[in-house]
Amino acid sequence: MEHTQLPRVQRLREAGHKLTHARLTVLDVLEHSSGHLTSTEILDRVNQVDASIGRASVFRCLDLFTRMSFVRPTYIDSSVTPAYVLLPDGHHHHIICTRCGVVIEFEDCGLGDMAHMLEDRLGVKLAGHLLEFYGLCPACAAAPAADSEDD
Amino acid sequence: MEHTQLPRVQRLREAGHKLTHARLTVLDVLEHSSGHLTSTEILDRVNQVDASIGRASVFRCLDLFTRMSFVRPTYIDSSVTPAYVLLPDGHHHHIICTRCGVVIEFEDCGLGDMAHMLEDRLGVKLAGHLLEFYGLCPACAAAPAADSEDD
DNA sequence: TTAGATGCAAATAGTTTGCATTTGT
DNA sequence: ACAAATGCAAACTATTTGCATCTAA
Repeated sequence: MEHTQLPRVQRLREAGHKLTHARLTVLDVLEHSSGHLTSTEILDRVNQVDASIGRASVFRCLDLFTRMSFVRPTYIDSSVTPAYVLLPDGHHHHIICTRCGVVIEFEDCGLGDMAHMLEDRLGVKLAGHLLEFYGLCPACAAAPAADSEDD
Repeated sequence: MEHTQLPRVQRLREAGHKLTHARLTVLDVLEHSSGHLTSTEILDRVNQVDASIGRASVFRCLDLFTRMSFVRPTYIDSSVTPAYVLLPDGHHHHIICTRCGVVIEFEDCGLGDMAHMLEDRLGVKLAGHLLEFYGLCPACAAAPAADSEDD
C-alpha cells in the first residue's frame, strides 16, 4: 500500500505530527474515496486495508484531520453518523445522488463571486465553502421512479 | 409555557402530525434558542421545562423536525454531537464563523441557475442543495487575532 | 533514544426500539 | 373512540479513554 505523497502529508509533518502507518492509511482511504464517508465506513475500509489498525486510532486520525482542516464532519441527511467530507485544495464540489449514493464531482462553481459579494455585503471574511447538490444522477433520473420525490 | 403559534405549528398540523405537548415544547425550545443546539442541550432544556418528557420523544421530535425541514443537523465544529440549526422558512444558506461559531444566514444564492446548468450539462436531476461558507463573522474579522489560526 | 502514537478493551456517550399507556382530534 | 404519539428502560451504536507497548524521527 503506497501512500501518495500529497501536500496533506507534508502539512502533517510540518505541523509536527508523525507520519504513522495509521495516519497514512486513513488519509489514503479518505483521498481515494468519493469524498463522503461516515466514520463507520472509514473504519471499515481502513480495516480492509489493514486489520491491525485500531478503531481508536482511526477516530484519533479523524479528529486530527478535522483539526487540520483536511476533512470536515457534516450531516448530509438526518443520519446519526456524520459524513467526513474531504476538503479539497482545489474547488470541486459534488452532487450526491439521493437514490444510489453516487457522488458526481464538478469543479466549476461561481462561488468565488458570491463569496466576494457576501464579504462585501455582510462584512464577513470568508475562507472556504462547501457546496453540495442533492438529486438524481443520470442513471437514476432515467430509471423508473421507485419512491416519491422531495424538493 | 405558551407555545407561540408560528407557521411551523400549522405546518405540523397540515402534515397530519398531532400537536402534542412534547412536540410543542421541543419546537418552543428550538425557537427560543440561538439557532443551534446540540441534541444534548435540547434534551436538557426540554427537561428543564418539563421533566416528564422522555428522551426518546425528544429524539423523535428532532427526527420529525429534520424531516419537515424545520431544523437541520449540522457540524459546527468537530464536536461529536450535531448542532440542530433552526431553518427559517425560506430557502437559505449560512456562513459559519470558524472562530465564534455564530451562524449567519443569507437567502440570496444564485444556485438556482447553477443547478439548472448542472442538470443540463451533466444530466442529473437536482432536488436541493447545501451551501455553507466558512470564515469570520464581522465581529471576529474585526477583532484582533487571539489565537493561532492553524494548529 | 524518546516523545508521540498505537492497539486493545473497557467505559462512556448518544440514539433507537418495543410495548403498554396516554392523548389529540 | 382510535390511531398516533408518548414514556420508560433496555438494547444498540458510536466514540473516547487509560495504559502498556511500539515506532517514527
